[in-house]
Amino acid sequence: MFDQIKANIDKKISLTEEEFQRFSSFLKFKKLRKKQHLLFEGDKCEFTGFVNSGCLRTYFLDSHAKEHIINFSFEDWWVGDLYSLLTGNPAIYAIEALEDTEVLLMGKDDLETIYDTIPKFERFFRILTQNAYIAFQRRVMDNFSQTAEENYQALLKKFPFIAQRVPQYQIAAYLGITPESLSRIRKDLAHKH
Amino acid sequence: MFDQIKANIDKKISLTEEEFQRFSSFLKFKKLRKKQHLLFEGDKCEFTGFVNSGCLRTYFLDSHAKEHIINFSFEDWWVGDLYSLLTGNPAIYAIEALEDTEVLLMGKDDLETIYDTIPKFERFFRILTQNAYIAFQRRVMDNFSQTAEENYQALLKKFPFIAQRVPQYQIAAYLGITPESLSRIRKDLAHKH
DNA sequence: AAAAGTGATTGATCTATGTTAAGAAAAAAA
DNA sequence: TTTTTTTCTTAACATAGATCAATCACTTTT
Repeated sequence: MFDQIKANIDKKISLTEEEFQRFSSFLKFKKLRKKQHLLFEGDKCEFTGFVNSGCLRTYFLDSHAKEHIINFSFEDWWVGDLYSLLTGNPAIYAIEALEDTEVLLMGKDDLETIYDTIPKFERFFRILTQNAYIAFQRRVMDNFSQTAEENYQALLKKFPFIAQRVPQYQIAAYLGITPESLSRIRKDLAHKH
Repeated sequence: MFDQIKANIDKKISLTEEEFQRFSSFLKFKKLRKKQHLLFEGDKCEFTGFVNSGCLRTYFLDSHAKEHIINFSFEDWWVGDLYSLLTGNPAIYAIEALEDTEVLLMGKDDLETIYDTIPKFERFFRILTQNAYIAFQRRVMDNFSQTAEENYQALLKKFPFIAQRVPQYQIAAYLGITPESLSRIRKDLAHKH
């Protein structure tokens, strides 16, 4: 059960068996059915999650009640609302399973304990956050400077399986366009080949 | 010279005099004239910077050679290209002074040394990055869900002095619109009052 | 002061994407 | 298999913001 998360952590820091034991003893396993929420907007996010299998989306509703998807979290990714976790304020995002999904959750207080007792994790989550930040910046840069069509193609290239696993209107919500527009873009692309 | 940065760090962690001494001994002071670059796109970013006074912009050129401003860094802010700093790859952003500016720079290798000898800084930069990430997410959320006019008003509210310190076409580049559009928005707003 | 440069405004027109509304297709439920 | 629900497509029209081009208002430089 912990093999995947161990491999994920090992990529950035090296731990003794004992340290990993200590870390994993705090993890809580959770199964979600498709469409079930891991977090609702407005609730306090008290955890950081690791996706063992399945897929989730992190999204929010804008002032016109339209959904925007911040990102998809597939297996081997970390998931959570960092804003809520750090500030203790109600979550600005909701997190929902797009498939039956298995996650490992680390409670906020437990994480603090780990930071204090195994400082290497301070480094691990610093690097994790920095990478997430960088990836997000990249995504936004692209969004700013490319057309919706280019963004769609880039997404397909990055996640070749996404069209099979995520409905098209969710992909549209991720790209920041309407399902109708995405449909037109796909039609255009099909034409070009 | 180090009063400001000390106060800034003290907000998040507590250090002994000796620890801060050790930290500040690595800092390098640098003066920039208006329009001078702190970092060029393509160069390696080997530092993290703290703005003592003045103002910088972090920007990039998109595939159509148009400039997009990621953010402005006023006094008491941290500045740098995290992507380049962490990966060692050439910078994707350029950083330029919009006014005569004074910064304190911490070299990449020195920072690693500090992480190893004063682990509290590991925490400091973790929190700093997390906050930057959160703020950036917020900005992008707003950009996604608000009109250009709403975004402009929100910016004025957040930085009431910005219209006096930053040329209008730079503000447009930050908002992701053309200077012409911003000019029209301002005209509309003036009309409404 | 005149000239040159930089930044801001305005108008006319264009374009990508949104909106609304209707069906078609596919998937899930019965 | 039939029915119901969900997802995707298509078409007509609307709109925010872009583009192009000209002019205006400052500021520097000469």
